[in-house]
Amino acid sequence: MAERSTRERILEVSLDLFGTRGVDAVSLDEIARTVGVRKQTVLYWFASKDDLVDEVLAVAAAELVIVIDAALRAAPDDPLDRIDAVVRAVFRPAVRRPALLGLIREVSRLDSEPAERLRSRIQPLVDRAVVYLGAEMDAGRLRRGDPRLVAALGYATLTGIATEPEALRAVGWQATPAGLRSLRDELRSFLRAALSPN
Amino acid sequence: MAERSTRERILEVSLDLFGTRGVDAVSLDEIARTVGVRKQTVLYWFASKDDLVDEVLAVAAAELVIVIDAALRAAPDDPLDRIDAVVRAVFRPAVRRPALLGLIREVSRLDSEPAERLRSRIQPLVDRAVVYLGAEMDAGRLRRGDPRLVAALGYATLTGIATEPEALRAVGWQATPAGLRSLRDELRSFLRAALSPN
DNA sequence: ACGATCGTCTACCAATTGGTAGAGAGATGG
DNA sequence: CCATCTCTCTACCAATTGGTAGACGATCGT
Repeated sequence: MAERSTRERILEVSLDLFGTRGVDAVSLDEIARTVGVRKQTVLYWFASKDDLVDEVLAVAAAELVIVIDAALRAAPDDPLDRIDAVVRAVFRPAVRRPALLGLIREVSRLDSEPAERLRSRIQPLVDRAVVYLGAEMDAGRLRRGDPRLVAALGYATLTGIATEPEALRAVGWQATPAGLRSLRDELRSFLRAALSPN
Repeated sequence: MAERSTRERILEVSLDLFGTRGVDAVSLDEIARTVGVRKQTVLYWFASKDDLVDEVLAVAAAELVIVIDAALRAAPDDPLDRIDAVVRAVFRPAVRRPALLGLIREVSRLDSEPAERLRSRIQPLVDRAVVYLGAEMDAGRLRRGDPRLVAALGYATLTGIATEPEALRAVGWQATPAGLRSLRDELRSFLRAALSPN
Protein backbone atom coordinates (compact mmCIF):
# COMPACT_ATOMS: atom_id res chain seq x y z
CA MET A 1 0.00 0.00 0.00
CA ALA A 2 1.23 3.44 -0.86
CA GLU A 3 2.26 4.87 2.50
CA ARG A 4 1.12 8.43 2.84
CA SER A 5 3.60 11.20 3.20
CA THR A 6 4.55 12.57 6.60
CA ARG A 7 2.91 15.85 5.71
CA GLU A 8 -0.39 14.18 4.90
CA ARG A 9 -0.33 12.14 8.07
CA ILE A 10 0.30 15.27 10.13
CA LEU A 11 -2.65 16.97 8.47
CA GLU A 12 -4.93 14.01 9.09
CA VAL A 13 -3.96 13.56 12.72
CA SER A 14 -4.25 17.29 13.32
CA LEU A 15 -7.72 17.38 11.82
CA ASP A 16 -8.87 14.60 14.12
CA LEU A 17 -7.32 16.07 17.24
CA PHE A 18 -8.25 19.69 16.56
CA GLY A 19 -11.78 18.75 15.64
CA THR A 20 -12.49 16.58 18.63
CA ARG A 21 -10.60 18.36 21.38
CA GLY A 22 -10.13 21.90 20.15
CA VAL A 23 -7.14 23.65 18.66
CA ASP A 24 -5.87 25.18 21.87
CA ALA A 25 -6.04 21.93 23.75
CA VAL A 26 -3.81 20.04 21.34
CA SER A 27 -0.06 20.59 21.42
CA LEU A 28 2.38 20.11 18.57
CA ASP A 29 4.08 17.52 20.74
CA GLU A 30 0.92 15.46 20.93
CA ILE A 31 0.36 15.66 17.21
CA ALA A 32 3.94 14.61 16.58
CA ARG A 33 3.70 11.74 19.04
CA THR A 34 0.52 10.48 17.41
CA VAL A 35 2.08 10.64 13.97
CA GLY A 36 5.18 8.91 15.30
CA VAL A 37 7.65 11.68 14.71
CA ARG A 38 9.33 14.54 16.59
CA LYS A 39 7.75 17.90 17.10
CA GLN A 40 10.46 19.51 15.02
CA THR A 41 9.42 17.45 12.05
CA VAL A 42 5.96 18.94 12.35
CA LEU A 43 7.55 22.37 12.43
CA TYR A 44 9.58 21.46 9.38
CA TRP A 45 6.44 20.85 7.34
CA PHE A 46 4.44 23.70 8.82
CA ALA A 47 6.19 26.90 9.75
CA SER A 48 4.12 27.39 12.89
CA LYS A 49 1.08 26.06 14.67
CA ASP A 50 -1.03 28.82 13.16
CA ASP A 51 0.15 27.70 9.79
CA LEU A 52 -0.82 24.12 10.53
CA VAL A 53 -4.25 25.17 11.76
CA ASP A 54 -4.72 27.21 8.64
CA GLU A 55 -3.96 24.31 6.33
CA VAL A 56 -6.03 21.85 8.32
CA LEU A 57 -8.99 24.19 8.02
CA ALA A 58 -8.45 24.45 4.30
CA VAL A 59 -8.36 20.66 3.95
CA ALA A 60 -11.54 20.21 5.97
CA ALA A 61 -13.40 22.89 4.06
CA ALA A 62 -12.30 21.50 0.71
CA GLU A 63 -13.38 18.01 1.69
CA LEU A 64 -16.85 19.19 2.64
CA VAL A 65 -17.28 21.43 -0.36
CA ILE A 66 -16.38 18.58 -2.69
CA VAL A 67 -18.82 16.17 -1.06
CA ILE A 68 -21.64 18.70 -1.04
CA ASP A 69 -21.05 19.81 -4.60
CA ALA A 70 -21.04 16.25 -5.86
CA ALA A 71 -24.25 15.45 -4.02
CA LEU A 72 -25.98 18.52 -5.38
CA ARG A 73 -24.95 17.85 -8.95
CA ALA A 74 -26.46 14.38 -8.78
CA ALA A 75 -29.59 15.40 -6.86
CA PRO A 76 -33.10 15.68 -8.32
CA ASP A 77 -35.02 18.91 -8.68
CA ASP A 78 -37.33 18.89 -5.67
CA PRO A 79 -35.82 21.04 -2.89
CA LEU A 80 -36.67 18.58 -0.15
CA ASP A 81 -34.93 15.85 -2.11
CA ARG A 82 -31.95 18.09 -2.67
CA ILE A 83 -31.66 18.87 1.02
CA ASP A 84 -31.97 15.17 1.62
CA ALA A 85 -29.10 14.53 -0.74
CA VAL A 86 -26.89 17.02 1.08
CA VAL A 87 -27.72 15.43 4.41
CA ARG A 88 -26.88 11.99 3.14
CA ALA A 89 -23.66 13.23 1.59
CA VAL A 90 -22.47 15.10 4.65
CA PHE A 91 -23.69 12.55 7.12
CA ARG A 92 -21.36 9.77 6.10
CA PRO A 93 -18.05 11.64 6.45
CA ALA A 94 -19.42 13.57 9.40
CA VAL A 95 -20.16 10.60 11.62
CA ARG A 96 -17.23 8.58 10.39
CA ARG A 97 -15.13 11.55 11.34
CA PRO A 98 -16.83 13.78 13.87
CA ALA A 99 -13.74 15.94 13.82
CA LEU A 100 -14.63 17.24 10.40
CA LEU A 101 -17.69 19.23 11.38
CA GLY A 102 -16.23 19.78 14.83
CA LEU A 103 -13.37 21.61 13.24
CA ILE A 104 -15.71 23.81 11.24
CA ARG A 105 -17.42 24.71 14.48
CA GLU A 106 -14.06 25.36 16.06
CA VAL A 107 -13.63 28.30 13.73
CA SER A 108 -15.79 30.52 15.88
CA ARG A 109 -13.28 30.34 18.69
CA LEU A 110 -10.18 30.99 16.67
CA ASP A 111 -8.52 34.30 16.14
CA SER A 112 -9.74 35.94 13.03
CA GLU A 113 -6.72 35.32 10.79
CA PRO A 114 -7.23 31.72 9.63
CA ALA A 115 -10.91 31.76 10.50
CA GLU A 116 -11.46 34.65 8.15
CA ARG A 117 -9.89 32.74 5.31
CA LEU A 118 -12.08 29.71 5.90
CA ARG A 119 -15.10 31.92 6.16
CA SER A 120 -14.43 33.52 2.80
CA ARG A 121 -14.02 30.04 1.37
CA ILE A 122 -17.38 28.88 2.62
CA GLN A 123 -19.31 32.10 2.23
CA PRO A 124 -20.26 31.52 -1.45
CA LEU A 125 -21.75 28.17 -0.51
CA VAL A 126 -23.82 29.82 2.19
CA ASP A 127 -24.98 32.63 -0.06
CA ARG A 128 -26.00 30.16 -2.73
CA ALA A 129 -27.94 28.09 -0.22
CA VAL A 130 -29.78 31.13 1.13
CA VAL A 131 -30.75 32.34 -2.33
CA TYR A 132 -31.90 28.85 -3.25
CA LEU A 133 -34.00 28.47 -0.12
CA GLY A 134 -35.58 31.86 -0.72
CA ALA A 135 -36.48 31.00 -4.30
CA GLU A 136 -38.02 27.67 -3.35
CA MET A 137 -40.00 29.30 -0.57
CA ASP A 138 -41.35 31.78 -3.09
CA ALA A 139 -42.24 28.86 -5.35
CA GLY A 140 -44.17 27.31 -2.50
CA ARG A 141 -42.01 24.20 -2.42
CA LEU A 142 -40.56 24.97 1.03
CA ARG A 143 -42.10 26.25 4.22
CA ARG A 144 -42.11 30.05 4.36
CA GLY A 145 -39.61 31.71 6.63
CA ASP A 146 -36.49 33.84 6.68
CA PRO A 147 -34.24 31.85 4.34
CA ARG A 148 -31.12 33.06 6.12
CA LEU A 149 -32.26 31.86 9.50
CA VAL A 150 -33.69 28.64 8.12
CA ALA A 151 -30.31 27.92 6.52
CA ALA A 152 -28.57 28.55 9.83
CA LEU A 153 -31.04 26.33 11.67
CA GLY A 154 -30.62 23.46 9.25
CA TYR A 155 -26.89 23.79 9.56
CA ALA A 156 -27.11 23.90 13.34
CA THR A 157 -29.19 20.74 13.43
CA LEU A 158 -26.92 18.75 11.17
CA THR A 159 -23.70 19.99 12.69
CA GLY A 160 -25.02 19.76 16.21
CA ILE A 161 -26.12 16.17 15.95
CA ALA A 162 -22.92 15.10 14.25
CA THR A 163 -20.59 16.79 16.70
CA GLU A 164 -22.23 15.89 19.95
CA PRO A 165 -21.74 12.24 20.69
CA GLU A 166 -22.46 13.12 24.29
CA ALA A 167 -26.04 14.10 23.56
CA LEU A 168 -26.59 10.89 21.64
CA ARG A 169 -25.06 8.83 24.42
CA ALA A 170 -27.40 10.53 26.88
CA VAL A 171 -30.42 9.14 25.02
CA GLY A 172 -28.86 5.72 24.81
CA TRP A 173 -27.92 5.81 21.15
CA GLN A 174 -25.10 3.56 19.97
CA ALA A 175 -22.76 4.10 17.04
CA THR A 176 -23.46 0.74 15.44
CA PRO A 177 -24.20 0.48 11.71
CA ALA A 178 -27.88 0.07 12.54
CA GLY A 179 -27.73 3.03 14.90
CA LEU A 180 -26.10 5.17 12.26
CA ARG A 181 -28.75 4.27 9.72
CA SER A 182 -31.63 5.07 12.04
CA LEU A 183 -30.00 8.32 13.12
CA ARG A 184 -29.54 9.36 9.52
CA ASP A 185 -33.14 8.53 8.69
CA GLU A 186 -34.45 10.31 11.75
CA LEU A 187 -32.40 13.37 10.86
CA ARG A 188 -33.81 13.32 7.34
CA SER A 189 -37.39 13.04 8.58
CA PHE A 190 -36.74 15.81 11.08
CA LEU A 191 -35.37 18.23 8.51
CA ARG A 192 -37.96 17.23 5.94
CA ALA A 193 -40.75 17.96 8.41
CA ALA A 194 -39.12 21.22 9.46
CA LEU A 195 -38.84 22.45 5.88
CA SER A 196 -41.93 21.06 4.16
CA PRO A 197 -44.47 23.64 3.02
CA ASN A 198 -47.69 24.12 4.96
CA MET B 1 -25.14 47.50 45.37
CA ALA B 2 -24.12 44.39 47.17
CA GLU B 3 -20.77 43.61 45.58
CA ARG B 4 -20.52 39.97 44.79
CA SER B 5 -18.00 37.82 46.54
CA THR B 6 -14.69 36.98 44.95
CA ARG B 7 -15.74 33.38 44.69
CA GLU B 8 -18.89 34.24 42.78
CA ARG B 9 -17.04 36.52 40.42
CA ILE B 10 -14.51 33.79 39.70
CA LEU B 11 -17.32 31.38 38.92
CA GLU B 12 -19.03 33.81 36.61
CA VAL B 13 -15.91 34.80 34.72
CA SER B 14 -14.89 31.15 34.40
CA LEU B 15 -18.28 30.20 33.01
CA ASP B 16 -18.01 32.87 30.35
CA LEU B 17 -14.45 32.05 29.38
CA PHE B 18 -14.80 28.28 29.52
CA GLY B 19 -18.03 28.38 27.59
CA THR B 20 -16.84 30.60 24.78
CA ARG B 21 -13.25 29.53 24.36
CA GLY B 22 -13.05 26.06 25.86
CA VAL B 23 -11.73 24.85 29.18
CA ASP B 24 -8.28 23.92 27.96
CA ALA B 25 -7.74 27.21 26.23
CA VAL B 26 -8.34 29.31 29.33
CA SER B 27 -5.63 29.56 31.99
CA LEU B 28 -6.09 30.27 35.65
CA ASP B 29 -3.97 33.35 35.12
CA GLU B 30 -6.40 34.72 32.58
CA ILE B 31 -9.36 34.06 34.82
CA ALA B 32 -7.61 35.78 37.71
CA ARG B 33 -6.65 38.75 35.56
CA THR B 34 -10.21 39.15 34.34
CA VAL B 35 -11.56 39.01 37.86
CA GLY B 36 -8.88 41.45 39.00
CA VAL B 37 -7.07 39.21 41.39
CA ARG B 38 -4.01 36.94 41.51
CA LYS B 39 -3.99 33.38 40.31
CA GLN B 40 -3.30 32.19 43.85
CA THR B 41 -6.54 33.72 44.98
CA VAL B 42 -8.35 31.58 42.46
CA LEU B 43 -6.50 28.57 43.81
CA TYR B 44 -7.48 29.59 47.31
CA TRP B 45 -11.17 29.37 46.46
CA PHE B 46 -10.87 26.32 44.28
CA ALA B 47 -8.36 23.64 45.13
CA SER B 48 -7.44 23.02 41.51
CA LYS B 49 -8.50 23.84 37.99
CA ASP B 50 -10.43 20.58 37.80
CA ASP B 51 -12.25 21.62 40.90
CA LEU B 52 -13.13 24.97 39.38
CA VAL B 53 -14.35 23.34 36.19
CA ASP B 54 -16.45 20.99 38.23
CA GLU B 55 -18.19 23.75 40.13
CA VAL B 56 -18.69 25.89 37.05
CA LEU B 57 -20.39 22.97 35.36
CA ALA B 58 -22.62 22.49 38.38
CA VAL B 59 -23.61 26.17 38.34
CA ALA B 60 -24.41 26.11 34.64
CA ALA B 61 -26.45 22.93 34.91
CA ALA B 62 -28.38 24.22 37.90
CA GLU B 63 -29.16 27.48 36.14
CA LEU B 64 -30.56 25.65 33.12
CA VAL B 65 -32.50 23.12 35.13
CA ILE B 66 -34.16 25.88 37.12
CA VAL B 67 -35.17 27.84 34.03
CA ILE B 68 -36.52 24.77 32.25
CA ASP B 69 -38.41 23.51 35.27
CA ALA B 70 -40.05 26.86 35.83
CA ALA B 71 -41.07 27.12 32.19
CA LEU B 72 -42.55 23.62 32.20
CA ARG B 73 -44.54 24.20 35.36
CA ALA B 74 -46.17 27.26 33.84
CA ALA B 75 -46.70 25.77 30.38
CA PRO B 76 -50.03 24.60 28.94
CA ASP B 77 -50.87 21.02 28.14
CA ASP B 78 -50.30 20.79 24.39
CA PRO B 79 -46.86 19.27 23.72
CA LEU B 80 -46.01 21.74 20.96
CA ASP B 81 -46.81 24.58 23.32
CA ARG B 82 -44.72 22.99 26.03
CA ILE B 83 -41.74 22.63 23.72
CA ASP B 84 -42.31 26.21 22.74
CA ALA B 85 -42.18 27.24 26.36
CA VAL B 86 -38.89 25.46 26.89
CA VAL B 87 -37.41 27.11 23.82
CA ARG B 88 -38.49 30.54 25.00
CA ALA B 89 -37.16 29.88 28.47
CA VAL B 90 -33.78 28.60 27.36
CA PHE B 91 -33.41 31.06 24.53
CA ARG B 92 -33.15 34.16 26.64
CA PRO B 93 -30.27 33.09 28.91
CA ALA B 94 -28.70 31.18 26.04
CA VAL B 95 -28.26 34.13 23.71
CA ARG B 96 -27.56 36.60 26.46
CA ARG B 97 -24.84 34.25 27.57
CA PRO B 98 -23.72 31.93 24.79
CA ALA B 99 -21.22 30.52 27.21
CA LEU B 100 -23.98 28.75 29.08
CA LEU B 101 -24.90 26.23 26.40
CA GLY B 102 -21.37 26.33 25.07
CA LEU B 103 -20.20 25.02 28.38
CA ILE B 104 -22.71 22.20 28.32
CA ARG B 105 -21.33 21.25 24.93
CA GLU B 106 -17.84 21.48 26.29
CA VAL B 107 -18.58 18.50 28.49
CA SER B 108 -18.07 16.08 25.63
CA ARG B 109 -14.43 17.05 25.42
CA LEU B 110 -13.63 16.88 29.10
CA ASP B 111 -12.20 13.95 30.92
CA SER B 112 -14.86 11.80 32.43
CA GLU B 113 -14.56 12.88 36.07
CA PRO B 114 -16.47 16.18 36.20
CA ALA B 115 -18.33 15.44 32.98
CA GLU B 116 -19.75 12.29 34.49
CA ARG B 117 -21.11 14.22 37.42
CA LEU B 118 -22.81 16.76 35.19
CA ARG B 119 -24.20 13.98 33.04
CA SER B 120 -25.78 12.26 36.01
CA ARG B 121 -27.26 15.60 37.00
CA ILE B 122 -28.87 16.11 33.61
CA GLN B 123 -29.75 12.52 32.83
CA PRO B 124 -33.12 12.54 34.67
CA LEU B 125 -34.17 15.57 32.65
CA VAL B 126 -33.29 13.77 29.44
CA ASP B 127 -35.08 10.59 30.45
CA ARG B 128 -38.17 12.52 31.38
CA ALA B 129 -38.16 14.33 28.05
CA VAL B 130 -37.78 11.10 26.10
CA VAL B 131 -40.63 9.42 27.94
CA TYR B 132 -42.78 12.49 27.46
CA LEU B 133 -42.06 12.68 23.73
CA GLY B 134 -42.84 8.98 23.35
CA ALA B 135 -46.17 9.31 25.13
CA GLU B 136 -47.23 12.32 23.08
CA MET B 137 -46.25 10.54 19.89
CA ASP B 138 -48.42 7.62 20.92
CA ALA B 139 -51.24 10.05 21.60
CA GLY B 140 -50.83 11.42 18.08
CA ARG B 141 -50.00 14.90 19.29
CA LEU B 142 -46.43 14.79 17.95
CA ARG B 143 -44.94 13.49 14.74
CA ARG B 144 -44.02 9.81 14.98
CA GLY B 145 -40.37 8.93 15.34
CA ASP B 146 -37.79 7.52 17.69
CA PRO B 147 -38.36 9.72 20.76
CA ARG B 148 -34.74 9.36 21.82
CA LEU B 149 -33.37 10.60 18.53
CA VAL B 150 -35.99 13.30 18.20
CA ALA B 151 -35.00 14.57 21.63
CA ALA B 152 -31.34 14.63 20.62
CA LEU B 153 -32.19 16.44 17.37
CA GLY B 154 -34.22 19.10 19.12
CA TYR B 155 -31.42 19.61 21.57
CA ALA B 156 -28.87 19.80 18.76
CA THR B 157 -30.90 22.43 16.94
CA LEU B 158 -31.39 24.64 19.97
CA THR B 159 -27.87 24.28 21.29
CA GLY B 160 -26.31 24.52 17.87
CA ILE B 161 -28.02 27.76 16.94
CA ALA B 162 -27.32 29.33 20.30
CA THR B 163 -23.63 28.44 20.37
CA GLU B 164 -22.64 29.27 16.85
CA PRO B 165 -22.55 32.99 16.36
CA GLU B 166 -20.30 32.31 13.42
CA ALA B 167 -23.01 30.50 11.47
CA LEU B 168 -25.43 33.33 12.14
CA ARG B 169 -22.89 35.91 11.08
CA ALA B 170 -22.37 33.98 7.86
CA VAL B 171 -26.00 34.51 6.90
CA GLY B 172 -25.86 38.16 7.83
CA TRP B 173 -27.76 37.93 11.07
CA GLN B 174 -27.20 40.62 13.70
CA ALA B 175 -27.57 40.34 17.46
CA THR B 176 -29.91 43.30 17.78
CA PRO B 177 -33.11 43.07 19.84
CA ALA B 178 -35.08 42.74 16.62
CA GLY B 179 -32.67 40.11 15.35
CA LEU B 180 -32.98 38.14 18.54
CA ARG B 181 -36.74 38.21 18.34
CA SER B 182 -36.87 37.03 14.77
CA LEU B 183 -34.31 34.31 15.46
CA ARG B 184 -36.34 33.07 18.40
CA ASP B 185 -39.52 33.04 16.35
CA GLU B 186 -37.87 31.30 13.45
CA LEU B 187 -36.45 28.69 15.80
CA ARG B 188 -39.90 28.12 17.27
CA SER B 189 -41.49 27.73 13.84
CA PHE B 190 -38.70 25.40 12.80
CA LEU B 191 -39.08 23.11 15.79
CA ARG B 192 -42.84 23.28 15.67
CA ALA B 193 -42.83 22.21 12.04
CA ALA B 194 -40.29 19.49 12.75
CA LEU B 195 -42.37 18.03 15.56
CA SER B 196 -45.96 18.55 14.45
CA PRO B 197 -47.92 15.38 13.70
CA ASN B 198 -48.55 14.36 10.12
C1' DA C 1 32.34 10.36 -6.98
C1' DC C 2 30.54 14.49 -4.97
C1' DG C 3 28.30 18.51 -3.54
C1' DA C 4 23.45 19.95 -2.78
C1' DT C 5 19.06 19.20 -1.23
C1' DC C 6 15.71 16.90 1.61
C1' DG C 7 13.78 15.00 5.75
C1' DT C 8 14.34 14.00 10.45
C1' DC C 9 16.72 14.35 14.35
C1' DT C 10 19.07 16.22 19.14
C1' DA C 11 19.83 20.14 21.84
C1' DC C 12 18.24 24.26 23.45
C1' DC C 13 15.26 28.41 24.82
C1' DA C 14 11.98 31.81 26.79
C1' DA C 15 7.33 32.01 28.13
C1' DT C 16 3.40 30.00 30.18
C1' DT C 17 1.08 26.28 32.55
C1' DG C 18 -1.10 24.42 37.08
C1' DG C 19 0.33 24.22 41.68
C1' DT C 20 2.97 24.80 46.65
C1' DA C 21 4.74 27.44 50.65
C1' DG C 22 4.18 30.76 53.37
C1' DA C 23 4.04 35.95 54.58
C1' DG C 24 1.10 39.66 55.89
C1' DA C 25 -3.03 42.69 56.27
C1' DG C 26 -7.74 43.04 58.49
C1' DA C 27 -11.27 41.75 60.95
C1' DT C 28 -13.18 39.14 65.02
C1' DG C 29 -13.84 37.28 69.59
C1' DG C 30 -12.35 36.22 74.38
C1' DC D 1 -4.87 43.46 73.65
C1' DC D 2 -3.78 39.53 71.90
C1' DA D 3 -4.75 35.18 69.43
C1' DT D 4 -7.13 33.38 65.70
C1' DC D 5 -9.26 33.26 61.36
C1' DT D 6 -10.10 34.96 56.65
C1' DC D 7 -8.43 36.45 52.54
C1' DT D 8 -5.08 38.00 49.27
C1' DC D 9 -0.65 38.48 48.33
C1' DT D 10 4.77 37.52 46.77
C1' DA D 11 7.99 34.09 45.74
C1' DC D 12 8.93 29.88 43.84
C1' DC D 13 8.70 25.34 41.13
C1' DA D 14 8.62 21.54 37.69
C1' DA D 15 6.47 20.52 33.47
C1' DT D 16 4.87 21.88 29.09
C1' DT D 17 4.22 25.22 25.46
C1' DG D 18 5.59 27.00 20.60
C1' DG D 19 9.78 27.83 18.35
C1' DT D 20 15.19 28.28 16.82
C1' DA D 21 19.79 26.39 15.56
C1' DG D 22 22.08 23.25 13.61
C1' DA D 23 23.93 18.25 13.13
C1' DC D 24 23.30 13.98 10.60
C1' DG D 25 22.21 10.58 7.17
C1' DA D 26 19.96 9.50 2.85
C1' DT D 27 19.05 10.60 -1.95
C1' DC D 28 19.84 13.02 -5.96
C1' DG D 29 21.65 15.18 -10.36
C1' DT D 30 25.91 15.92 -12.51
